[in-house]
Amino acid sequence: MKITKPHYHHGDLACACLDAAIKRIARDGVEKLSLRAVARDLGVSQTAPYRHFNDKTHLLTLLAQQGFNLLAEQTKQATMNQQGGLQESMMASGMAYLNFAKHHPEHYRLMFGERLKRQCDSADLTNTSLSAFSVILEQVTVGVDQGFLVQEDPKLLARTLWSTVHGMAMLMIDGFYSEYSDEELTPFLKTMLTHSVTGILAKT
Amino acid sequence: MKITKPHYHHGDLACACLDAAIKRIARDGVEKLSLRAVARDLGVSQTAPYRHFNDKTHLLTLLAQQGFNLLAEQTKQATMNQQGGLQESMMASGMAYLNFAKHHPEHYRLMFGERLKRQCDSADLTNTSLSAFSVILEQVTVGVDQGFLVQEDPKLLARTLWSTVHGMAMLMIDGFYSEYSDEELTPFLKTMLTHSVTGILAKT
DNA sequence: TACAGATGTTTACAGTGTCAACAAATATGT
DNA sequence: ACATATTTGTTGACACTGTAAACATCTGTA
Repeated sequence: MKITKPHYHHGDLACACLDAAIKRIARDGVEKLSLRAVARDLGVSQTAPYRHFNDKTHLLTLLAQQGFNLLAEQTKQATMNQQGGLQESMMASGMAYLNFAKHHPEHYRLMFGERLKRQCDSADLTNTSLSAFSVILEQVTVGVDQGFLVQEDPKLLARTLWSTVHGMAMLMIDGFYSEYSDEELTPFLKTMLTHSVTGILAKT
Repeated sequence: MKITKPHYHHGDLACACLDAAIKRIARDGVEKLSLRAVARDLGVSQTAPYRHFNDKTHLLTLLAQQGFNLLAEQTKQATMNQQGGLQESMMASGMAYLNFAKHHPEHYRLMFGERLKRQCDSADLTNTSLSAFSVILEQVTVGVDQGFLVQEDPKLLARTLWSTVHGMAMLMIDGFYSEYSDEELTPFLKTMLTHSVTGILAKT
């Protein structure tokens, strides 16, 4: 966001490309994104972005990483702001996760999109995504240690939860919950999430 | 699959296109599919497919519908072949669902892919996908009626399960469970699924 | 047999990702 | 300070894509 010189050099083209790209994606979806359009948005030649990104997949990978970092941040934040017990904290981070997906549907889809699974050096991306996953994992680990949750491999339990939340996020984005109004949606998601958490509570 | 005349007319180009396309998708993913490549595979001019499909999205929509029908069939079949109680039958259909995703990962991804959500007259597609969902819904409805499951809106419970299974399918496809060998994977999925079902059992 | 509709082909256009060769701006070492 | 190396941007090109328009051929029916 620093516009200093209207000259030959742009100043921070890499960042500007990422910003412009994510805006286009939010509007039109990932599929329709073209690097040339991004370049046009920035008033720069069509091959200029290639000085900063190896190819289109590279740019998308960076956007996905940004997304995972933001997601991790927001879910972690939600647990910190939470005074209640572990169950409340798990619910809070789950809802924060779903909230992210709700507000950035196309970004979320990009993060799990097919292109990146096939093409990018996915090691980096996988690591970043695991950092988002680790928020859940930490909570579950505590829960198992405290005997609050079922005595089982925390990783498995965390993955179970993650699957549910991810599935809910995807189906929501895909419009399968569209019969719910905005106010109805949150309680609906909360109820579903509660049932999932219930499944891994320690049996008394 | 009927090859009769090596002449001007192909015989059943529409079907042949669908077959060729799904093969390519299984190999290279949806993103890389081009109609022109399909036409080349079939030794036909690049615009010939347009006599049978309005556009690329149309072809993909039909493939997605095929996928949903196949999925519905296989999950239903799994419940029919199942002698045990409701819980066993729910597990069986869930595992059949995951099995479909495992064996047809790219097809599954296509079914929930972004392109179709944005572009096609998705009414038809949504209906087809709901027929796959209805397999779960029926089981859950019975379970609620029998008092075997939590007394709550069956649709909500079914959606909770569907979210979990869908999330598991997606994460599996995306390689997040790749540390498990083929033999380990099934028990792992079964355990996760069990936890999810547990969450909606009637509290005794 | 003539004709109508279905099915394929040729040609063409605009858009894309990306490469190679070149040019301008900036940074760096003396 | 200036010459040079590096970074950054531009121009032009290529191969590929989806798809529209005009034309050709086949096939079933009156």
